[in-house]
Amino acid sequence: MPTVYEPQQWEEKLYEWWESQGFFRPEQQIESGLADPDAPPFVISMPPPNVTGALHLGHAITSAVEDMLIRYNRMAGRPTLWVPGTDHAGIATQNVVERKLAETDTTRHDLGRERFLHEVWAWKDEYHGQISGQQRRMGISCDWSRERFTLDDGLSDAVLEAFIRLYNDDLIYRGNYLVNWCPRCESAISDLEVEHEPLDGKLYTFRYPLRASNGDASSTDHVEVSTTRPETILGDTAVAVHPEDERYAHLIGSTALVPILEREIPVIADEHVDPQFGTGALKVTPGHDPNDYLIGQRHNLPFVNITNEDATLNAAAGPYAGLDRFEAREKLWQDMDAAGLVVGEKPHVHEVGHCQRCHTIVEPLLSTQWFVKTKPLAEAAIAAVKDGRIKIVPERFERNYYHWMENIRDWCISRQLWWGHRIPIWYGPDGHQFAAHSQSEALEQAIQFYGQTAELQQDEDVLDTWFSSALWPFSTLGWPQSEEHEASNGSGNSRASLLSSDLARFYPTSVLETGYDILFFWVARMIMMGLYFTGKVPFHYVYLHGLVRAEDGRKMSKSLGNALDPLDLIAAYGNDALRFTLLTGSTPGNDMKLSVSRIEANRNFANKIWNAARFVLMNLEADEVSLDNMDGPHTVTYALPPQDAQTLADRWILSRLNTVQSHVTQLIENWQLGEAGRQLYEFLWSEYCDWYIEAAKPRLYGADPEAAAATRQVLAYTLEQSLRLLHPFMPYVTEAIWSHLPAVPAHAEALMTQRWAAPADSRDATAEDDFGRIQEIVRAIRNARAEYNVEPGRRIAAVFAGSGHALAQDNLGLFTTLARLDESQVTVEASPNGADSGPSVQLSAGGITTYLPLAGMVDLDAERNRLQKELDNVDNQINRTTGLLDNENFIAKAPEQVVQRERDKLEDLKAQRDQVTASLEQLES
RNA sequence: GGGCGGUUAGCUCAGCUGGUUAGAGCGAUUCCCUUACAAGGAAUAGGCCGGCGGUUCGAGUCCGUCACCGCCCA
Repeated sequence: MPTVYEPQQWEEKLYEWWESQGFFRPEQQIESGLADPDAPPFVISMPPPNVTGALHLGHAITSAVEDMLIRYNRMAGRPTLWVPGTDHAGIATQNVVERKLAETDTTRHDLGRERFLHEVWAWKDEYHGQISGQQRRMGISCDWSRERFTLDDGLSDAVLEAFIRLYNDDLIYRGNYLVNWCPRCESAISDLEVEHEPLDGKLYTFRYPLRASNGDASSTDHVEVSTTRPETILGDTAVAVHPEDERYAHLIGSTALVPILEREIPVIADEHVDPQFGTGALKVTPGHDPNDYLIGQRHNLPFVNITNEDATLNAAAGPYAGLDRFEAREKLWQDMDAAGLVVGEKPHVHEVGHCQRCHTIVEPLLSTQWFVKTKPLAEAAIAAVKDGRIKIVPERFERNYYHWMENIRDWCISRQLWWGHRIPIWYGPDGHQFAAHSQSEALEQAIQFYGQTAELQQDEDVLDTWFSSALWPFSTLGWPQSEEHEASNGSGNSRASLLSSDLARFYPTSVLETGYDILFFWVARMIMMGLYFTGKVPFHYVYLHGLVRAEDGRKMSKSLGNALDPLDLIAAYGNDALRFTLLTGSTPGNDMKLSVSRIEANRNFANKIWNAARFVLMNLEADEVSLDNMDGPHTVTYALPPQDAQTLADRWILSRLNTVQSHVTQLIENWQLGEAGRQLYEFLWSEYCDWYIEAAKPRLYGADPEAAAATRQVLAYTLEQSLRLLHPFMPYVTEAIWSHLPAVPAHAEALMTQRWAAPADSRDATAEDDFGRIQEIVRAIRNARAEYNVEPGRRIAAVFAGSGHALAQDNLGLFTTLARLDESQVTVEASPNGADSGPSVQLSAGGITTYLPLAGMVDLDAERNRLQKELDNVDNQINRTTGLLDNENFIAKAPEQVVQRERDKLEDLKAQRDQVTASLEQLES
């Protein structure tokens, strides 16, 4: 083994091997005996990346978390399926292809629908290849044989079926409503696809001219009104005031004149008007404002549309027709100024909707679109979370979910795009709608309906890309075909049909893991659709990870130039380092700032493990250890030496291993993946490497061959067990080390198909306690050595004394090695006044007084100070503990365990105080 | 306007249902190329856990409130 772990040497090779062995497939897992065929399967539907372009760190964290869960569950012996795929990403992909065409001054209209789609498919093919290549570099152990694409045949069938069922169930309808219109995409978009951002605009105030009543010269000939969008004045169909606003009560029922156009509109009263805002009078534009739209409905106002689909004004805008909406704003305002209608304008920050995909300012527009009636679907979706059939992690997001679901509005699903699932509606000559899976099916319906054949026209629009995504967990598993298959098979619970259908075997899926930013876009809609079409929740858990941000806390983006490419990071630091950083760097639902120094540290961690393994394997003799079958081919393990051959250090590390094993398992089951990873890091680096391996060395190289053999066994066993625990977090370096283990039988070649170590929880409290004391003493000696500038290589004398001296007696080897003592000059004495060989440093730690006769080096004043400080510290603690124990309430109310712990502590502290005091006295004498 | 999150060491962050003297990585200081690892080892310094109030025998952890930062929804 080389001295440095080089990820590049391993990663691609190992991945190809894993994949070629079929380890990612549940069928193979069962066949090989790893998975229990009767265990509930563990299933994840991968959030399908958009085929727009390369993957980013959001995908990297998704991959890291999901692969971790998959690997853990696979090792735990459950049939495990991870379904990969990609999303056609309607608007997003059409946009990138249009941008590419624009480089040669071509528009999609120049090409026509068919040729344009050809271009997009070419793009898809190219990027799909790139994306799956990148996913392989991310090391994801998904079942590639089940890979899907939202526009492939099976999924397109699912979309047709879903649309038609919803349509026939009256949950999809078409109508002319006010929608969010993106003039750049020239398409409707849903509420969710509008991003609201504060914009520095202006509040324009002007005089709305009023027609004098009874020909009488009325006292007021106008009312002042404010707006942020003056051009919409051209579409006004009323002026509204609050019904209880006394200032304007007399105006209600009178007539106003739209400036410039001089169209007559009523002055109405409506509760919606906020008398505090602006002048308290509101212009009403039902055709271009959602609130005004509602007012228009309440008062039966006309709905005037003044803009075209590209946001230029139309004929209804009179003299302004043809101008862009923002040019018209300027021009109209100037004209109104000239007409003496302008009161003034002032800076005003207001929220403006932008298109999520192209950032163009959205225009509310009256348009005929298709909608999903969401209320009934949402009710079932709320219930599924309320009654716990679905649990969201972290739990607090359930509130967001409820809030959104309870206030849900109908979902606009039609898009005026070419790239996507075409709406399966055909119109007859009279406009009658036929919902069908195909043109011929529509024609059959038409013949039946009209009694004769008819000319049919398919709807030009395509569906929102999230419509197909909403079906993902079950469409990827074969719905609706396999559902029909089940039905035709009779009961559907026959053994044969269970084995034959992915839907029956793997649905509902186990957990849906994704970023919290698409909780509404995707997760909520999958729940609605899953419940509606399958009658079951699509997944039992929703695990939401946070967003990966740049080191400065800003969102990573190409335009800011602060985006890190996960593939670059993998190339530089290795896959394990990146994924371990992503897994341990944050808690669920919280954003993380990705720091390169952290990745570097985790690269070092992988290297540390590698070198620990090198050390163990260098010392291991293949013929004395073997990975033997314990309970089957996936649970091979190295044998441990008999209990009576185990030293304190052995018992300590084995106890710690057991504890960590059970903690890590519990933490993972509890979705605390980061904490699980951190505990493994601490255990392996700080305990196994820094203490156990160091403690093992003297026995390993000592004169007793049996002791050396026993030590080798414990070293190997602990390493091997730790590799299992670490594998889901760092699959490559652990698998690479595994491949170096000696005496591995052929059927246990792959760590990734080894069984997760069952938590044994056989903690050896005495060993942990005793070894902890030894660590304390060693640290104290090392500290003293450093303080007195003892040359690191120099071995020094020491005397261990006091009540706990037996521990020193039994473990002298540990002290001489770990604290660099001179074996021939170490003595152990029962009485605490052992050192009369001149001035010495006296350390009270671990229940033992340690004397270091550092001849000629001891600075009496410094020692006195040090001991006095220690005494103060001990006294402080004694005071605190005594105070606690003197408190009757504490004794009465705290759990017995806690009280006892304090009592024990007080005793230890008192003993330590005696030691320190004795040392001080000795110093004075 | 409603809701959520954050505020812990110089920096980036852990700290699960309240219970030893609050931890890690990076950075800093001192020393060491000791036969696994310098991508390493040893030691050290550094924190009224945002402020105030409360509950409790006991609060970084629970409750209230305020401040600042960020996000979501309207």
